[in-house]
Amino acid sequence: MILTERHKELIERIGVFHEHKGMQPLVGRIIGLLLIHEDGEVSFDEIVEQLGVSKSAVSNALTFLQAKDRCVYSTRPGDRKRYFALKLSDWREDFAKELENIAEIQKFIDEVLEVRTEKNHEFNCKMKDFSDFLGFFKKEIPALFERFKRQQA
Amino acid sequence: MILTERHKELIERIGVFHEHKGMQPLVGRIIGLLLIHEDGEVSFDEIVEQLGVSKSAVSNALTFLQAKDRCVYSTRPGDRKRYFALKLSDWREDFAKELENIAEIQKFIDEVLEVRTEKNHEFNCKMKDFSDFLGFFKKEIPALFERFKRQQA
DNA sequence: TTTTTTGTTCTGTATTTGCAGAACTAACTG
DNA sequence: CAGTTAGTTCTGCAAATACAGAACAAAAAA
Repeated sequence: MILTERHKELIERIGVFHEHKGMQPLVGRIIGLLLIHEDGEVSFDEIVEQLGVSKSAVSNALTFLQAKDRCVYSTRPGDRKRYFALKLSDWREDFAKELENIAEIQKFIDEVLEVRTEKNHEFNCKMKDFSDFLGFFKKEIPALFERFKRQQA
Repeated sequence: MILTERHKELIERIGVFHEHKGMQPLVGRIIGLLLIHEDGEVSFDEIVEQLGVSKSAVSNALTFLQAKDRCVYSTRPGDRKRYFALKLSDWREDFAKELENIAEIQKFIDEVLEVRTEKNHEFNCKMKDFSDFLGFFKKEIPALFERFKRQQA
């Protein structure tokens, strides 16, 4: 597949987006390439060529993506190459995990509330309020997916 | 205020949590200290002393937190010190922003769908499905806060 | 006016990151 | 067997990060 300038520019922007989420630059670009590539599956050395980076960097990035369960590879009979693809089918679980993750702060808020004195009552109330919301939010996550399913049908 | 070992350890853990979100180490510790400190407001030099770091590092970290609108300072008559506090009252807006931010990926998904061929139809369908969910999710955010409000009363 | 207080900005540096390139491994090929 | 293919691991380095310490600024205090 030949990438146009538009493709390349979009890959870069997807890369930067993922960098902001804490990933290393190349990991974000690989996600971009795997999203954009018409086959959905891209061989190791096509990643090397399309992105113009070293084999070692690609190897490490793919190891990371597989460890994070965002990526898998398949092989083909009579072909030793590995074809890498995003686990796009898992987007529901992935997104749910992200939501749960941002609600993780609740644990800390609750621990903080345990050690705080009543010296600043208003501050404590706001924290309690926030914690209550986070608890509510976590419970709402499954219902959210169900509502989407129903609304879709 | 004298910090116990438990306080200090909790501050460190809150710091690491925020590091994972992409903040620099000291910024996360300062958030921890401001959460834990019984006054809710902490002076510049108390931050320096409690965390055992340099004035320059604290100055930069507080500038960052204020730029991100996570922190404000107030002053007291006859006292030149600045007392820094988290903008805890804004937790609703902050959390809503975080939710919208993780749904930002939809823009990229849609751009990708525009440039993709129909060569891998299944892949495209999964992406479309994910995009639809993200659109649904964004619309649901305000309702989520409303349901919390009602459920609380 | 000089000194002190309260922070900011500048300069340097140890550490970490992110990658390249080379050496290496494992499996297949001729 | 030697050579090729496909990818991994090791070594090193350039750049970025995160902070310390010193110099600096502004305002109040002496």
